[in-house]
Amino acid sequence: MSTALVWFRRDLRLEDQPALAAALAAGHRVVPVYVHAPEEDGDWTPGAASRWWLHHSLQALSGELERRGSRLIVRRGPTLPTLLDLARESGATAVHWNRLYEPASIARDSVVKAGLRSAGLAADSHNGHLLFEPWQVETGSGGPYKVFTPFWRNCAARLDALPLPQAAPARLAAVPATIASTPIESLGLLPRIRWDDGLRSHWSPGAAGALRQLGTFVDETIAGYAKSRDVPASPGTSRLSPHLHFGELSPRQALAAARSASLATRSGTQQGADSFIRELGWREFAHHLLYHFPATTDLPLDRRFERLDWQPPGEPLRAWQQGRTGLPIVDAGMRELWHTGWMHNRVRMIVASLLTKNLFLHWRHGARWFWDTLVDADLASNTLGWQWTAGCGADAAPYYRIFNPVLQGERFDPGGDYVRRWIPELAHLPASDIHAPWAAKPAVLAAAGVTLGDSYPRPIVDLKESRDAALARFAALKA
DNA sequence: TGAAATGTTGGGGCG
DNA sequence: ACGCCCCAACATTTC
Repeated sequence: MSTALVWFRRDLRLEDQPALAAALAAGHRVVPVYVHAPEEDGDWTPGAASRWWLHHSLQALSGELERRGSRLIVRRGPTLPTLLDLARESGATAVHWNRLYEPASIARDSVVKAGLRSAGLAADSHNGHLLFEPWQVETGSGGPYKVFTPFWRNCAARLDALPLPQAAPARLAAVPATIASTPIESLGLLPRIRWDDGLRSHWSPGAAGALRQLGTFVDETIAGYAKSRDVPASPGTSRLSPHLHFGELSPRQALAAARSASLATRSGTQQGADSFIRELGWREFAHHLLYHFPATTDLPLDRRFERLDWQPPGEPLRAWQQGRTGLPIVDAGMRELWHTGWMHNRVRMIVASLLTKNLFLHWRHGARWFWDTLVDADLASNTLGWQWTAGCGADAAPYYRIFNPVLQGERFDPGGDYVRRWIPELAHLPASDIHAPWAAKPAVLAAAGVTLGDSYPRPIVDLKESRDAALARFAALKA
């Protein structure tokens, strides 16, 4: 019987796993491999929150494999020599993996593929990470879409033709005991100081946790998703982003679950499912854009924006990062991020707008902070999101779309519950004042135990003044 | 996936 | 009864 390596990367699941399925379909005995090589990620090595997640996800995958009679072989990189070593040790004649689309991944993978083949091994990559390959979705005149709506119209018409998710194999062949594996603990993915309590209490990394979350989402949340996904105080989002990022769940699995939920009769389910599937579309769009425009991790897609003279980073950036801007909904979001490794999407837009359009700091500072702190940090989605906010990306928010954190707070957190949860020092303010404490009457502040400038900061920026200044600078770009 | 400024309309108070 | 003003509510335009 022949042997194949299945090289796991960010597809840490056994269900709907095209690389694994292809190796098994070819009749190979499978040796599952994870190669730890962060230096091959270029400028975008995973941050501490992502590494925490990866540690637990690898452990989960390892357990899943052991329950099926196999085990995960973990090695340190560099990747190509490591895979060649493993092929020699195991007698493997083929290597299978699922494609990734970050610039550094593509560069590394093409070197790996060529190296494996020139060593006489079969090397095959598969699509397990996206609904559609970036080169499969083109405008009528050829070339990539830069606007979401026509992009998604094109994709949506083809959803029916997608393959259905495949079940996980029930059993796998044992991996010979002679093949050594590095303990996952030795990869140094966990933080040295224990700051991860918040993460542990909010998340269950691994495919089992992903499926549980998907089940909860389609059973309980999806019916109200269209509206409640905009309310940061309510558990109205899918919370699937980190699971999708690490491939503990495939987008096809998420799509299939949403579509079968929408067959149910509960009111709102259809609309909620459509709305969620559209979000999967944004995930696709982000990956396709990064594939076609790999420089956009650092440079604006719309090159006119290179001429902006952003403020140099300094104390305002630190205040933003640490959640002490004096603007409650912004600070609540930044503290949610720090404590849980995640931030509600509505609030991500609000804090991003403040950074780029009121503080006038380069979107890269925000992108980098999110990259380092989010458990769902994803180069494609992060790049799209920040360029969208700054107005320099594909299908971008127009430069004059500037969020007012007070109005956004009043509209999407009308009771102030989200602010109260993350800013306990404001917890006793009434809803009518909680989003603009600086405008509250002294007696109200006193009764709530708030001393501006002491127990909670005054705003670090004048919203109206900075808005007008930003508008002027952006308008000058157009000329 | 915006906000603010400006324009329009219509009800009600008032002389 | 009528014109006038005020202003909220809503719509449109502009940045």
